[in-house]
Amino acid sequence: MSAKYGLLGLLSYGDQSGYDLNRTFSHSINNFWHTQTSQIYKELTSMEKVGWLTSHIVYQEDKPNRKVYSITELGREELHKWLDKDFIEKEMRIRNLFLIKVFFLGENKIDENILLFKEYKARCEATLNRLEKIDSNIEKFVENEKDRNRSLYWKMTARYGDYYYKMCIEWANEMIEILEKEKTK
Amino acid sequence: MSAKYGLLGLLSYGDQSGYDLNRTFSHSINNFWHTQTSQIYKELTSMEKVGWLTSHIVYQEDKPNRKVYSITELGREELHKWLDKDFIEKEMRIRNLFLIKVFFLGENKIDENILLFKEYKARCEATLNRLEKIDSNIEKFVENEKDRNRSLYWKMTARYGDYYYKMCIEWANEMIEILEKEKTK
DNA sequence: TGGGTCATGTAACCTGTTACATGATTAG
DNA sequence: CTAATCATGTAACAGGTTACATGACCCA
Repeated sequence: MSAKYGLLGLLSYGDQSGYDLNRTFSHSINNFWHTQTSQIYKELTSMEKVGWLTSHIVYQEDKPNRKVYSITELGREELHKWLDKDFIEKEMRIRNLFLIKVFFLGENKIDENILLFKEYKARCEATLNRLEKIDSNIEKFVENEKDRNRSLYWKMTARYGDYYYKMCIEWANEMIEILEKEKTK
Repeated sequence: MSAKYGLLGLLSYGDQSGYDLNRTFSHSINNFWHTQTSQIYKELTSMEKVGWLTSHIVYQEDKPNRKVYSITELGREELHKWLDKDFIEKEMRIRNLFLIKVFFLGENKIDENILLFKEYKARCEATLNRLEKIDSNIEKFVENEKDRNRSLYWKMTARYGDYYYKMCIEWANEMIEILEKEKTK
């Protein structure tokens, strides 16, 4: 219900093979929606079956043949239906594994928990650093006027990542402070 | 791999039936990990099968009988193994459906997109308001010294929600501003 | 008499993860 | 010689969603 539309959206920009899509996806949407290679091939097969995509084989001599997918009119309609659809609760929900751990940290020692939050913070910082290169990377992908318009929105998702990890770091800092104070009680 | 440990954690606080757990879950962990009633009953059955839980029937006269679950020693071990486990990439990943939409907004009109972000912002504000009552709600759940210690961590997850939705509102504001400027170009 | 709460689920389905398979070419 | 890249997947499983089923009691 999501990896599906990510792939459909990418194909609305132009034809790609499963292999291409896997790479495109991993440089873009993967930052906020993770997928496996195997899932990509599966979704493509299933979307072709329902007529959202068509495919044709491109024969290559020195490399394996490629199965190139194109979006159909029906596929394009489905994509826009999805994009225009009203908000659903799902889009607003937090889904955070780490918080489940935090919820049950009462059983652990405070010192361990401080370390956990420090480790968490360090990982957020690492990801934030990685994200900082994204904006210039996006520029490299821009090839025409349409892309230039699209890239505004690509950058918005990158900006979200920036906001997000900075927020997590702030939160972690506050939690570490609280735990340090708790220790001296 | 997650709703499972949420339930296991709640049962480590004391025995509960599926019905109880459904309510406890929906007032706590549901704020950052959503579940269906049906999933709760399924997970309980499967955890009993592998020996993490045991159950017994409590007969009632004027109400349906209850199937009350207790955590076993094995279940407790598994819970702590999970809590102590090193970070996995999964815990750090953003998984955000709305961002997939944003990524493809280039095909829509700017005015529509401004409205979309305003709607998004309004929903964040509504959720934030709802969350503000959580801290005092947590206090009501505290019944003993153990709970008092645990509640520190429960509140941390609530605090995350606070940080999170405020961040989303800030982000949305910046995006609206960008789009307003883009319009006048 | 209609809706809410109490209490249990099942069935079918969709989505996502893990692990594995194949095999040629190319660059260090 | 070895590892990476190109390129396709399949099989089995785990996790999550949607829809439905049952039935009694209580309150307005």
